[in-house]
Amino acid sequence: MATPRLRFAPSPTGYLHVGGARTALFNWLYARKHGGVMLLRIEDTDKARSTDESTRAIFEGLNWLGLQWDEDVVHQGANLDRHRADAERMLANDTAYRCFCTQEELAERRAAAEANKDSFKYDRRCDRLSAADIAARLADNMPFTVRFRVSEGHTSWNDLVHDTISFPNKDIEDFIILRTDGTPIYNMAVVSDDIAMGITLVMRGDDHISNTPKQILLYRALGAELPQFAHLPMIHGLDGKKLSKRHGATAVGDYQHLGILPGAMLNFLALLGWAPGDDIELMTRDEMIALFDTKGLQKKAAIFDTKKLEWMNGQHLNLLPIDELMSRVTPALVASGHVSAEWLAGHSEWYLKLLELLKVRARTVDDIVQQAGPYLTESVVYDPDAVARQWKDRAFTETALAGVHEALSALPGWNATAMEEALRAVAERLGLGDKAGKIFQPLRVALTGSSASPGIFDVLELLGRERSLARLSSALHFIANTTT
RNA sequence: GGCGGUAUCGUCUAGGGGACUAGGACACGGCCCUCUCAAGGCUGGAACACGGGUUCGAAUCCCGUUACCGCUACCA
Repeated sequence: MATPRLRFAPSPTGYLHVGGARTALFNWLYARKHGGVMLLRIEDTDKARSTDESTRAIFEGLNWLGLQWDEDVVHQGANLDRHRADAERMLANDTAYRCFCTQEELAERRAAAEANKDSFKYDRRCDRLSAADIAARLADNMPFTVRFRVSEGHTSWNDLVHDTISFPNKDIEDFIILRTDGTPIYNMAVVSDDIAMGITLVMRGDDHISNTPKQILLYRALGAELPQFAHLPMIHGLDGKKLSKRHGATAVGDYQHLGILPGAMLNFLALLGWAPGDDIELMTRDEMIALFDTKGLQKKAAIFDTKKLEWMNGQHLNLLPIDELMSRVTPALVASGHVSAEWLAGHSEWYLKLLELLKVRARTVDDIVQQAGPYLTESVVYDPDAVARQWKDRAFTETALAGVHEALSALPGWNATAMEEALRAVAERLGLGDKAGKIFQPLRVALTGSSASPGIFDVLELLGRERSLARLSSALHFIANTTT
C-alpha cells in the first residue's frame, strides 16, 4: 500500500477550535500509526473572513498540542490558477457547462419555489442553450458561472466510520464550481487541492457528508482516483448544539491559558469520538498512536464536558515526568510575579520537592501556581474562612501556637520526625491526647493562610526554620491585635 | 420542506445474536485512609428512545415512528 497522505484543512476565520483540533489529532494519529504524512492546508479562499492572525493561531495551537504537520503548509489561495484550470478542463471534457443566470434571477426563482413550498433546484436552463446562443452571449461579454453537470444514478462510497453512504444524484443540483469572477467554489478548490496534494484519506467532520457526493463527482470528471473518506462526528456543547462561542472556552488556546497540559487535552479530545477498547482511558501521545484504529471511531456526536478534562489533566499532571512538568510550571510561576526563573533554577532541589507536594492536589498548572504562593512569598495572606474556622477559639489558638513556637524553636534540627514528636508532645500537654490535628489546623493557617495544604511537616520543611517561626510570631501578633 | 446522518447511565464510552443481573470512566452520595485538602481504595444510585418484525434467543440484524444534528449559497 502506498504511503497514506492525509490533511487537516481549516479555514483561518477564527482560533483553532477544539473540534478542529480533534480532527487534526485523528488525522495525525492515523498518519503516525500507518507511516503516512499529515499535511496542513489553510483554506483561505474566503478573503472577507480569512485573517493572518487566525492562520497564526492555528499554527500556535497545533504546535502547542505537538501535532506537527509534514511538508510545507499549503495556502489554498495560492492555487487559484490550478482550480480554474481544472474547472476549465471540465468545461472542455463536457462534464460542466456555462450558466448565464444572474444571482438575482436565481434568488427570485428560489423565492418563488419556496413560496410554493417546493424545494428549489437549478432547472438546467443554461445547459439547453444552443451553441450559437452561447457564442453570442460570450461575444457580448455576458458574465457566467461554470456549473457541474450532475449525471443520473446515485453516488455512494464506503466511509471508514459510517460504512456505505449513498445519495441519489437527482437530489444534487448542478452546482456551481466557478464564480463569475473565475474563482472556485469550495468543493472545486478542495477537490483540486486534494488531488494535487495526493491525498489518499480525507478525514474530516461529518458536516461534510453532504459535500462528499459532489466531490466524488468532481474526482471522476477530472479522471482522478478517489481517496478514502472518513467522516468524524461533531462535538457539541452541553445543550446538544454544535459547539460555539456561547458555550464558553472553545479555542485550544483558552485551555492552554487555563493551565491544561497539551498531553491531557489530546487524551481528552481523542476519547471524544474514539475508544481504544479494554476500558483504556489514560494515554500518552505514543500510546494513542500505538492504539489508534478507525474501528474505534464513533458515529455519534459527543458533548464537550470540561469536568472530565479537568480530571484528566490532574492525572496527566501526575503522570508527566517531573522535569517536563517543571518546564510547564516555571513560566506560569514567573508570570505570577512571585519568583524569577533564576531563583528557581538556583533552588532546584527545593523546587522539585514543592512540585511533588503540590501536583497531587492540583488539577491544572494554574492550581499549582496558586497553591505555590505561600511558599514563594515573604508574608502570608490569611483566608478569612480559614481564620474564622480554625482560629475560632482565640485563647486556645494563642496557647497552642505559642506552644508550637516554643517547641519548634527549642529543636536543634529541622526535620519532620523530630518536629512531629515535639508537636505531638505539645498536643499531649494541652490535654488533646492523640488529637494533634487540633493544633495542626491552626498551625496550618499560620503557615499558609489556608486550611488546606500538603502535610504540615512537609510545609514546615519547605518553609524552613526561619520563615516558619516568623510566621508563627506574625500569627500570634495578628490574633492578639484582632478583635472579633 | 427535501436529502443525509445519529440514537446505551446526566456526560464520555464498552458491547458487533446467547458470556448482560448491560461493564469502565467523569460527575454525584457513602465508607476507609488521614493533621487539612487532594490523591488512592471500597461502595451506592444511574442507561439499551419508542413500536413492529427476523430468531429458540436481540442492546446487537431489518422496517417504521420520534427526537436530535448536518447540508440544502456565485460561504468554507
